[in-house]
Amino acid sequence: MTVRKQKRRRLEAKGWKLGTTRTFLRLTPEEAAYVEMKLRLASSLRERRQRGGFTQGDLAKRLRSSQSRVAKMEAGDPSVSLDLLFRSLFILGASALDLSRTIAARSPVPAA
Amino acid sequence: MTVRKQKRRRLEAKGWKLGTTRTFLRLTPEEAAYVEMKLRLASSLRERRQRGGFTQGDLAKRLRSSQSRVAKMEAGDPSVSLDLLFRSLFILGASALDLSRTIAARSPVPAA
DNA sequence: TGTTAGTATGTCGGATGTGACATATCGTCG
DNA sequence: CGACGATATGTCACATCCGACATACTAACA
Repeated sequence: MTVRKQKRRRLEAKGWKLGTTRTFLRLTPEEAAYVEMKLRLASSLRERRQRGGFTQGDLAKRLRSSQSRVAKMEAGDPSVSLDLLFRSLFILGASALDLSRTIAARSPVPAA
Repeated sequence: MTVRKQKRRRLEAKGWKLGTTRTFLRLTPEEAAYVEMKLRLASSLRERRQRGGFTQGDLAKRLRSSQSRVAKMEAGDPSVSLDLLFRSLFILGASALDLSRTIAARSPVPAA
């Protein structure tokens, strides 16, 4: 599981995105769904932050976190939890409905 | 923060539900949104499990977790992460669309 | 009443996520 | 080219979450 995790990290970092995920890494359907959701939230976060004209550092401050954490979040790094992702989105003003849309959206990642 | 956490746990355990959350505990809007979402996922999980005719033990086995963790999840215990909650729902067969609906739904907690 | 199945609650050692920091990379000015 | 602001990447000590276990509670039986 930890080997697979490394693999996932590398591939994600390289820009492999939704839809392809499942086929390359050997994930169960549940794992795939989980990863895809995480990636959607991640890009949704970046979009929201940029749209608001913030730097990663700015957001980090609001979050009482650090720039590097924010970078990892947006990269979909396996070391970040959904909790942190959701918290961040809420802090950026996302509503439950916004998140709902993000989660439900189809592959080529939608708005936030 | 740890005092507040204790408080939250106690109140949640006692059955305080959505909508009231914000007023009783002193939560920021973001915190409130986060907690409410968690509670929705929690009751959604219970509903799905029961609908499928599983015991907490059954689900725990599928999750490679334990009955007590599942109980805590369904109780919305602060010690459980969104990650675990989402994973569990996926394992119970929830789709992204299902979760999307759960998250967006209004107070008196909806289906899964 | 006792027994059983299911659920709830508390605790604990070990696993994993965390903020912080250093440092590297990138883009865009001059 | 160098300098700067923003972002990426790696590491680490510390906090939090985890499964596991013990145990208590509850409801439905006989």
